[in-house]
Amino acid sequence: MTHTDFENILIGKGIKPTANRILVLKELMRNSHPVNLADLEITLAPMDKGSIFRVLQLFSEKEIIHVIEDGSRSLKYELCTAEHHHTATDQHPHFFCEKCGDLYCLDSISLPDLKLPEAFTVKSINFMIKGICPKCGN
Amino acid sequence: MTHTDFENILIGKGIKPTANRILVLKELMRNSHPVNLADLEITLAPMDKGSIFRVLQLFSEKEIIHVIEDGSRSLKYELCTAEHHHTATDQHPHFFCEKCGDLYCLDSISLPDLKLPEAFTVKSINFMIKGICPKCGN
DNA sequence: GTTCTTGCAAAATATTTGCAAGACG
DNA sequence: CGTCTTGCAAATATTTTGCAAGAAC
Repeated sequence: MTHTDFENILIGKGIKPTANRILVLKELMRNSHPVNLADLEITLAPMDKGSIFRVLQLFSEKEIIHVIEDGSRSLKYELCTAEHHHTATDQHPHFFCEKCGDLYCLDSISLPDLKLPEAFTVKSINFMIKGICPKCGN
Repeated sequence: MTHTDFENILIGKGIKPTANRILVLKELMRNSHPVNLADLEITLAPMDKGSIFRVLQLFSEKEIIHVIEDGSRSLKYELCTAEHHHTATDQHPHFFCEKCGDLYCLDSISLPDLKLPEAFTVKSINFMIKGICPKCGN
């Protein structure tokens, strides 16, 4: 992917492609796993934590990332899949290991098609399964 | 329910029924909604926040309550249904309104029956749907 | 008396914001 | 210029723990 590709992704979602935003986007793409703010603070050093936070906030509003609450104390961020880029529909369950803290993306399991009363507007879905992962089990 | 009933619920789950624990249990039963620590701190005053926290921690370990992460900044606690008292199976989705902050229990919608690889041990499930509720919508 | 529980106070962890300087156009 | 973005520092919001006193057995 060229620099212009990254810019275009952002522009396509109505986000002005500043240097910081491109760096955050690249870093999120580099990670196959959801990452938290502290992770990004390290890998994106010396970028400022507050700035990273605001970029993530913007990305979340513009729906190019999911915000995942796995019950660890920190929020995790994950890019939406390239094709959909839509928070409410493009989602999969996650498995959080209570022992090692790893977060697994259960990509192969699709979310059920929920029927909520019409008056509810769905913006995002968080389906978190917790327990012990294969590495830690037995 | 008599005082003894509350005691027996706790004893039945291997929890020594101290005064504080009975009070917390009663308060959780009184609430049809999930509540957070700050809520409990008020309704259970003058009980100490740290003590409430430790009771909730114990209840969670013994699986008589669910811990719900709705993306508000605070954890919410909800009693498992009286019949099951088991975290992994006795669960329902929740809807969190991003505008008013209310948390709805979608009791009528059952959780899908997920098939995880056997090596994963499921301890609890958090299914959170977020968006705008009927009160705030339109 | 030994162990468990509680209250108080403070630590720890994350998230979020205020503000002034700088970049952009 | 005027607006948007960034870095730095600090405020917030919760959760979590240390410790000594008290209760339970």
